[in-house]
Amino acid sequence: MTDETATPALNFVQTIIEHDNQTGKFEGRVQTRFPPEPNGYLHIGHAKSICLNFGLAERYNGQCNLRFDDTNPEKEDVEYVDSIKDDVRWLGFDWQERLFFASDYYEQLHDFAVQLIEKGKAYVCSLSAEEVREHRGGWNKEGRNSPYRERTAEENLDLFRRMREGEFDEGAHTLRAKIDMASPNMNLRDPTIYRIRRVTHHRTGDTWCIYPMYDFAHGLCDSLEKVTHSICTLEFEHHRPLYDWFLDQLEVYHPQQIEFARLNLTYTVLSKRKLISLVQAGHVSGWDDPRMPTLVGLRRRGYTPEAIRDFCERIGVAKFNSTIETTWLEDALRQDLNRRACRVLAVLRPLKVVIENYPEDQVEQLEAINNPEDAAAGSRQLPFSRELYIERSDFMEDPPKKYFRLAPGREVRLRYAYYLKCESVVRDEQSGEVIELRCTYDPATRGGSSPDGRKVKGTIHWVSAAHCVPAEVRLYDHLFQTPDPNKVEEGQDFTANLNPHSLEVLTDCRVEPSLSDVDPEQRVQFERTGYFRADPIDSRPGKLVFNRIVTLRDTWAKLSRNKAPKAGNKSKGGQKKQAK
RNA sequence: UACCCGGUGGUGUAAUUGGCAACACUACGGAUUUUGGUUCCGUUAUUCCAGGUUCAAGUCCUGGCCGGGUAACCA
Repeated sequence: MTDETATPALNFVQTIIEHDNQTGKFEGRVQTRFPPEPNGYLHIGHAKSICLNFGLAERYNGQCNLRFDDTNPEKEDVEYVDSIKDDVRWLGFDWQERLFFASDYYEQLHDFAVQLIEKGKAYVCSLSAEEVREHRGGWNKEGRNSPYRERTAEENLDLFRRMREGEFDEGAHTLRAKIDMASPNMNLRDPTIYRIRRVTHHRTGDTWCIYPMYDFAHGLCDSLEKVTHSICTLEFEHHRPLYDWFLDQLEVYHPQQIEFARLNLTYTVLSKRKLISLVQAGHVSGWDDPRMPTLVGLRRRGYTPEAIRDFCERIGVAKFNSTIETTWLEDALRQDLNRRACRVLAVLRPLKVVIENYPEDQVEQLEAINNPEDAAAGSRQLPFSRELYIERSDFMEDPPKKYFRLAPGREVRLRYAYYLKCESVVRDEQSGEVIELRCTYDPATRGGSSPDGRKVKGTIHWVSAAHCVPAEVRLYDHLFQTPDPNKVEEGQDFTANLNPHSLEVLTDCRVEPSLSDVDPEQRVQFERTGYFRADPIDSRPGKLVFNRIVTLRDTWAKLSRNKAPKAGNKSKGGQKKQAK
């Protein structure tokens, strides 16, 4: 069990926990919780929080609860509860029997509210929402006390009882904490703790018409669950005094709230509101569109839970508001799949090759290694014949320097097969476009090396025309074309930065026969191209559809892109380098 | 405008809590390679600024600058 030899380098939350464990603050216990509101789909930012909370529990032999913060029935729904549970499970975390809902505690929360009233720390306010806002004041304007602030405990108790019993209309009254209308912290200016909402709750139905507010409910739920470290994002920092206030006034078990910076990623958006608008405006096909940063989207795209967890581990946890480059996510995926994915040959943009000196009816089976990173993955047979398809981009009539692939008169190696030489090209009579290559092979090079030891720099992939299987391939790119989609010109919104090429569908691809019944759960590497998986929804035997999860690193593409502006002066404006 | 929180290479996170600024990713250069993949090697910082305390400051103090957050009967 010596996986980590060097100093583990604790993040600041771990530092706090270890300190607490040393001082015995929570008797060495670690109890966390992941508290989503069931009003939307989880995204990669939530994954950071999930990994943090469950990860901490795991690391310190504690427990992490899954608790739905369902205190606002207007926005919440079981649909979201189910998808969130599914996502957390998919990521690989287990809350065992500890699935909770804030609504499980409604009765207890109500009793806490009653106690607060009895202690003279809460009152029923009959101001309208607008009046409350007006009374609250502003940043440099003190608030004014509500005229209802001094109601007696008896009166408040009676009113609150009648609120619960449904005697009043929505908005007629609220229960407010009695704190300090002059506080520089707006959250302490007599915050609302209960409001009347005549809405059916997805779990409690119509048994309640008053619902607790987040600030009141959250800390008390944490307390009831004996949470030790209540981890939330930075924007709740100003809520901590209020979190502490309720716990102190009620003299109950007191967890510690700790805030961390939420995740930001380049080339995407992670706000629930923006994600919803992308779905509603039809910019994506749905929450599970493979370009979406949602967990369902990443999952459909083909990201593995292992890669996402590794990513969350690598980005660390801090209080500094940072933006992580998406390449980190891609890199985590590449690292995972390089190790695990079987290699296959697939041609995305086919160009026909006829090997003139190869016997007309001959078919050979050639051995191909499944995964050079994993000997246990074994090998398979690839059918080879006179007519093949190769990648269009692997042939150029007039190749630039350092192009190692096929060109008239040049020789390349066909992976696992033979050396192939291009003798001539066949053109479409109308367009002049190259539609076929006439080639010859060297029978002495079977397996890919020559007895005379001559060097062939390039190796290209191929499929046998008679044996390959047609497929559709969906190439995904960043949803946005700018690193920070929120940066827009006056009068525009973030959708102005959408990448028009974020999805390219190729309908005429050819893949090797072993893929004809591929399991969508299996990720494969199309050699020299990228990592792919069959789309779990649209793909089926006979009509294969593959999603590109991520490309392979492509130094040639990078090379030709960087050299282009210098060498050829007819490049179109060049890729603008990212501004600093 | 008030309050709160932050500021370490292109990016993110460290720094034994006052002791020679480290690790990872990217970028660039090179080696290996039957994937232009993988792997390996190399290159990039007066720690936001200015003062102060100290033998010694990224760490402590003072002032400034910059960034983020906050005024829902949302979470």
